Amino acid sequence: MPRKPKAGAAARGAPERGPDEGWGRIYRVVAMIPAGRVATYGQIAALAGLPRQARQVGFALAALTGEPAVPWHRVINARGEISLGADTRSGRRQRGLLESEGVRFDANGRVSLAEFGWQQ
DNA sequence: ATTCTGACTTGGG
DNA sequence: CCCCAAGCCAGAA
Repeated sequence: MPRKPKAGAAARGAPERGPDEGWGRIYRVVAMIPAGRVATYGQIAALAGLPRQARQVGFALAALTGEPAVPWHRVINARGEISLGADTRSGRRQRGLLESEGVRFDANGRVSLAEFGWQQ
């Protein structure tokens, strides 16, 4: 079984991305957010052990393209507002999903983090 | 290999 | 309340 090896391409210092590394870690934390509650990007990053990577959380969620196992709609920005435009399809869907879980939005389109924030 | 782009946060003025 | 700059990572072209 001379396999014509490539000199161990994967044996190099290639960091095997497991479910507990990278974005998998983020998805895991987002999945813990209880229904009817919201968390901020920064909060997710911190809980995932990725301080200062709030931005990365947003990118991670944007990359998942619609995985039902991840309640991405429960993640909003620190201002208590949905980061997707209220005029975008996804934005409206996010708001709709949250409202269906009991989350209330004020006239400003903002959510009270003090009231609906997860673990505050 | 390099460059660009994104669902953000925080601190200061 | 608004605006600006820096810190951060992964994937596509």
